[in-house]
Amino acid sequence: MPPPRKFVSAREVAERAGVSRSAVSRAFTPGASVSEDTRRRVLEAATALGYHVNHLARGLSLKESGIVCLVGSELGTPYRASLVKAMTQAAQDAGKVAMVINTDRSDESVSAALRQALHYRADASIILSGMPDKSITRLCLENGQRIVLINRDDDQDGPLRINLRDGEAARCALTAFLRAGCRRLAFANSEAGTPSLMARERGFLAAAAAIGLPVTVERFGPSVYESGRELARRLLTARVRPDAVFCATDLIACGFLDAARHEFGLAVPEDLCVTGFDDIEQASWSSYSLTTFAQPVAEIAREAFAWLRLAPEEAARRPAAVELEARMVWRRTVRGRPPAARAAARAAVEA
Amino acid sequence: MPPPRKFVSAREVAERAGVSRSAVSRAFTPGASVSEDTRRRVLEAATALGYHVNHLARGLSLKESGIVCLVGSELGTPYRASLVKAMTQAAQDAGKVAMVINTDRSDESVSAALRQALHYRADASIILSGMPDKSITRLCLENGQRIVLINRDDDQDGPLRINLRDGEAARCALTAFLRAGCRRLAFANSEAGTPSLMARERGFLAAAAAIGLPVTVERFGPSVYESGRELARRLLTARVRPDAVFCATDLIACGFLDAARHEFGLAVPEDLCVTGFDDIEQASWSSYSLTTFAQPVAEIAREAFAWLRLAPEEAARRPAAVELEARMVWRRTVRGRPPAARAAARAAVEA
DNA sequence: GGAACCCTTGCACACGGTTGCAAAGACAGA
DNA sequence: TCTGTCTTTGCAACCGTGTGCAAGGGTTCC
Repeated sequence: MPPPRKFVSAREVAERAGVSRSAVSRAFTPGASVSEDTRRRVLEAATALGYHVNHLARGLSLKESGIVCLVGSELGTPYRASLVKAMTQAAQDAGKVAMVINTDRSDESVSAALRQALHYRADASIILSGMPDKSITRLCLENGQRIVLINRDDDQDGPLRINLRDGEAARCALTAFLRAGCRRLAFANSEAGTPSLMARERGFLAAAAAIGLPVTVERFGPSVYESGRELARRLLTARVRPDAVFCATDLIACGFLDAARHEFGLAVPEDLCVTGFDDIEQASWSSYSLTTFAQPVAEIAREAFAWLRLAPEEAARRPAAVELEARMVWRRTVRGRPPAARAAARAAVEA
Repeated sequence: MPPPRKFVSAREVAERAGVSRSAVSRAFTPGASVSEDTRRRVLEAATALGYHVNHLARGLSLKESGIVCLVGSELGTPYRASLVKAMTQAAQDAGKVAMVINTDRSDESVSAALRQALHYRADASIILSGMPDKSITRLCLENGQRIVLINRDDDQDGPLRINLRDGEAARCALTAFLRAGCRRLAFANSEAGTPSLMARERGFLAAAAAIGLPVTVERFGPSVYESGRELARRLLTARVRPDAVFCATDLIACGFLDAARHEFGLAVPEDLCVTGFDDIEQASWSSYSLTTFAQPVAEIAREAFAWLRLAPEEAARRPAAVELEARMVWRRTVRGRPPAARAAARAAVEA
């Protein structure tokens, strides 16, 4: 049943201010042609009546709703939560508002979310996880909806793709492990199989292969803390125990560290070097002091909205892919000193 | 500039299906009077054309946008993130969609967020932190917008207030401390001064006063990990060092534990008992194994949306306040055995 | 004084839906 | 065949806004 809602409309404001309805509309449109006097009178009447421009109606005629859809799964997870926070904040700074849609792991649910975005005529959708069906993506694009893919590494044309240089980070981690004297390498991954996770794994394997070192790869479960523990149990009971482990995410790394220390009594970094990825807040907590690679969430959000600000034809002209660096954050789960001067300066600040 | 967007509208679907525009509308309105035959033809034409009902326009005439506003600060924080996740999920399950608005600490920004909610004719607003101005709240209510306050403990009439029994939890913590043989009590709080934080503090002090024990209260900074560390430095260097500390949130407790163990070399729970509040995921990580009180986020979300489902007059008849229990989660930062059978069973499961 | 110009204002239509109302069609019963 | 009832359908009005267009009024310049 339609609830008895009584919003004050421009007409009532117009009546009270003694002007036409269009004058009210213009008073609220920056740059419109209104005399200072009428604008003042309109604004007065508006605040007196508690008038708020109806953005649904405005979106209807402007064909621009001001809504940006954020779609992703596991939004309670530290990394995702920080991304959501950065994105909603960036949306507000850009004068938009974020609509967030939870998905489960399935691509079907991402498509459903995108359909929801179409329903609300969202100006753009930002996809944090999963991969929508190609047909729905095309539909969105045809309808003039911009799409941003974060860490999706897709080859579709049209969306903006923001990715990290996972491979470079992996090489960087390997270098650190080598300098620490490690030789028995392992990669602890989840079974999620997302593009960025796999890129890290591939990058690490490739870098190790380039210098002729083998890597034990273990994959288990979703990308959560508990998986890290299980991965530790598997890797640390292997016949040759690794002395350096690249964990695909910080959450996995935290679980791995806890199991290594508390279940296996190992000392990190003395017995075992570990790195993670994401630089979630917990990585800096002193129980972990995890050496990791930072997702530049603020920068990701900035890039996304900078692109969204662009006029459509301008955006089409730009390269549709952005690559950002995952800066190494040196802490205390790898032996030795930070490799670069920049990192060293940073570590000094943190210590 | 208005982007050249081309959405397919009901008229085009109508033309293609050879029916009137109203028939299309009815085909998408459950329970409307349409023959099975036309509905099928309409749906066919709709999918062929990629038609999506415009929810902005629908909201305009229905006076029900299907939007629920989630407003709060520190959305990247574990507890808040889990609440956001639960809420967005619950919104979707209720056939609504969540619009999340970031605020800073100020009440002014909460009012701004609420104004945004009015702009989009949100059906409801759920406030996770901060306190909006009374006048804006009234305005929302007058406009038929429902408001839910989470842990705000306000006396305003009209909004639904969902609160936890913080005092009861505090008493429960005290009992556990006493059974562990602790006598030098302390309360570690932030300076945020939110209603729930203060309720916990008051509850703990009152319970201690009832049996004649003094409590050292220390407050510092925002409710973050780093504040917990600083609080530890202050409390653990005091002339009489506390042997039991109730931390106002888990984040504070984690910082406190880390400082106590790593900076002061104390053993928990042998030298010092600690409890937190919220039961964030990290509390269960084995580096902390924090005994704490769980915020029933799923239940909170359920209560909120159950109330929002109600017809307005029905909702007005119900009591406008819900009190939920913060169940104790027994882990390993308090000496001894869990106080109740229920908790014991749970602990057994966890172990 | 008149022409040219600019600023301001109101009218009317468009945006894309929903829905009350009446008409049309189908069908049963007398 | 006529009447009454029920279902389905289209028309038209409405939701609240933005804006092109033309008209009105004031100012400037010749």
